Amino acid sequence: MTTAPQRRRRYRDETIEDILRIAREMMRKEGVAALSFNAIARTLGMQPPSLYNYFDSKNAIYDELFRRGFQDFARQMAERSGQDGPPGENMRSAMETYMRFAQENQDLYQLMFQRPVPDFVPSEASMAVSLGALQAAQMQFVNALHSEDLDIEIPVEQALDLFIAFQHGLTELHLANNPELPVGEGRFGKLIPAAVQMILDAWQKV
Amino acid sequence: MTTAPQRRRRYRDETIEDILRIAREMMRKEGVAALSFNAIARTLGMQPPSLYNYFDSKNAIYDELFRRGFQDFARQMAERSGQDGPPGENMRSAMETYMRFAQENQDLYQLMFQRPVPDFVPSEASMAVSLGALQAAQMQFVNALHSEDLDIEIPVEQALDLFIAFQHGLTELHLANNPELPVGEGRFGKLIPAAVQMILDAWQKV
DNA sequence: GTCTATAACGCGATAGAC
DNA sequence: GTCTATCGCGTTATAGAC
Repeated sequence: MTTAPQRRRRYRDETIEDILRIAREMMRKEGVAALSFNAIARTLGMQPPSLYNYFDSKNAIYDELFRRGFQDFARQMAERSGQDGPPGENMRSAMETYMRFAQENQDLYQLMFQRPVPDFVPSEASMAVSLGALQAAQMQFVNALHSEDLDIEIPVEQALDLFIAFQHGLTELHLANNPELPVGEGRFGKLIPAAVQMILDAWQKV
Repeated sequence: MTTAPQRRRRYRDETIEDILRIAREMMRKEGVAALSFNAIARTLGMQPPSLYNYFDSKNAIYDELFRRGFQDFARQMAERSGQDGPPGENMRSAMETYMRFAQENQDLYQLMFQRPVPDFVPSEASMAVSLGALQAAQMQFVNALHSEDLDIEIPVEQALDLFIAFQHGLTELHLANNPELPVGEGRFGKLIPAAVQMILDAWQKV
């Protein structure tokens, strides 16, 4: 794919990064479940068994990508600090960050939030990372909701779940319909402002 | 799985139904992508190559399930006629029908609305069925929106897409969190009334 | 010890001859 | 319907090279 099919005797960590990079390329081009352990080896100029020096199994590669995906996700959600601003600004920013991560990392997003590989089960360590990241993201959404000074008649957890579902649905449909378009464009990618407005209209103090 | 592993000399159509039934069982138990052509044959008491007398390939089985899935989906959405009622009743009914189909046919739903098998591409005939079904479902949602006599400030197509995204997000998250619970129960499965209320609050005439 | 190779196993989908 | 065979897959065992 990217690396010349010649033998390589480099540093271990670099090889590991190469493997993960090639794996992501393949997942993007052929689909997450179409990742081939053998093909990664061949792309690196190795015989398939040699790849076992770097990863114990094909699922170990999935696992590392899963773990790193949630780390990146948590980092990006955290960097988008909850700056105040006009009504809805904080919600809009949170939704956009979520959708942008999905659009720019469609391979990881599938692996993280869907379950396209039946026999891949994340390791306990990776599951812990993912739970932490999801909780951190949830706090971002809680803050985004609170900062809007809303008047919600239902339990706050339900309001949060409605927000999450709305955002998740927009994201999934954007990826299904216009995966190549950035957030803000495309049939569903452009609807975040309208969704925020709808939430404000429904819940804003009167 | 269900059928005894004995030879069978029955009618062709019955065998085809058996194959599809067994395939659905496997997809439900092991995941859509884990369907095994060989295992279907063995369950039927056949040698794998014999199965080619009924389906040209493994993907042909997927294709038939995909096509039938959209037929059932369209039928169920159509049967839920747009009866009038209290505000929100029609929207609630449409959302529930959609989510119920997904919950009761999780194997088909994955095959139809996600793309868990990278090298399965629906045939043109099946794609036509799916497009027709999706358009019919869309009309149901349009009717549900119109029957509510709403005051929407955005283009009606955008309102429709927001509705679809909301519903899709709730459904996906219900299946991810409480796949065993029927519509109406579970963290997200119980939120349809709240979602409808939110839509009414945002869009209802004042 | 670390990296590589070759050989081989069991499984999958599938094609062809009977 | 069968049996045989091909090919690719993930994986293991084993042995040689740095």
